[in-house]
Amino acid sequence: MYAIKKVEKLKRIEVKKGQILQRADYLNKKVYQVESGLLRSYSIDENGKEHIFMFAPENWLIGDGVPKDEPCQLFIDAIEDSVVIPIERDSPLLSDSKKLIRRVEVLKNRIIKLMSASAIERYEDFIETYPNIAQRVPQKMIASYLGITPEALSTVKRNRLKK
Amino acid sequence: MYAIKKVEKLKRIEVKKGQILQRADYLNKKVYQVESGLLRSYSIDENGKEHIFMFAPENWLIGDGVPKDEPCQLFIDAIEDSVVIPIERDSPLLSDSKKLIRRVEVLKNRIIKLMSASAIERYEDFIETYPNIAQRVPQKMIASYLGITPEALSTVKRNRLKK
DNA sequence: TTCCTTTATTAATCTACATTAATGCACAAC
DNA sequence: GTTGTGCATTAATGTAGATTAATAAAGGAA
Repeated sequence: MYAIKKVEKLKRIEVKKGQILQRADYLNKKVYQVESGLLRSYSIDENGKEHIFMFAPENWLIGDGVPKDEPCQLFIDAIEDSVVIPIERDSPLLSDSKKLIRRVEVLKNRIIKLMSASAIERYEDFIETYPNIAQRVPQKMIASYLGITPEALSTVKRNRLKK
Repeated sequence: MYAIKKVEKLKRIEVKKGQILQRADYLNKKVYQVESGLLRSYSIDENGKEHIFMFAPENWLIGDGVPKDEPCQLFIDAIEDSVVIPIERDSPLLSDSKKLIRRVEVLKNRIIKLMSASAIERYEDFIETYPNIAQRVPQKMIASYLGITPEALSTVKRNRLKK
């Protein structure tokens, strides 16, 4: 079986905390299956501000969605020491349409919430949906994922306690 | 071939402007290939406000991303008189992973822009990326897609001209 | 340990966008 | 024709969250 042959060839690489796996504006024909640890992908806007697109803990897949001959839009780096398996973008391992449909679903929810929910609501939704991740990343990264500043997140949490 | 047999069975349905094809909270095992016309999908938040998730002109596919046994999250209706082809969610016609990857890419860009760009920038990006759609929908729907109010879009456009 | 850099919090001020409300316009129903 | 009914625009006011800045705590490197 083709898929099995591929699997046999896969090899792990270690990524130290802070190490960058992918840079925006560069080509990268790979995506990464996370074996252990935690990574993030993010964009940097024209003001130099980071916006976290997603977190990837164990068993998640992280990479850029661009056609494989175009430069990446996202940076990827490790939030914790991690082990990942690089996979070629055109690998049949990635043609699992069920997983892709689920990913579309997740992104859809994120868009709807960005448009219709306040920062507080998005924060509560995040820690409820990803409690495991919320405990492992610094506040400023949660803020970056939510689309607000760390200062705003601080006051959001404070106001939440007052109730 | 299975896929061909399926194609033979497909039938068109006409959808009048304003007609609703799908309601949130109801089951719907279908998605819709647009033959002609223009449709939109949108959510309605707890304050009754609509948030347009996507527009679908000719040759686009529109539907909900949820697993097919779960109730939908989105409403779908026709902005213009349209003709669509209903397709079962589990049809092999939808297992085209290239198309799915492209959709992930589009959603990724939308999220990044929602997080990092101002209303003006998102507006300019929208009319540049979808000039054809921008001409066919009322301002308030563009505003709803951008995540702002029609009033804010009005002032955005006015300020744009001043420059 | 000390020093240094990063992170979290708080407060004061600022601004983009929301809300509310009023006006004019287009278009469909009668 | 007249009377809606919905849409676009403008202006006045309100507010969520950004910005700036100061402080304190936490973690890393030497």
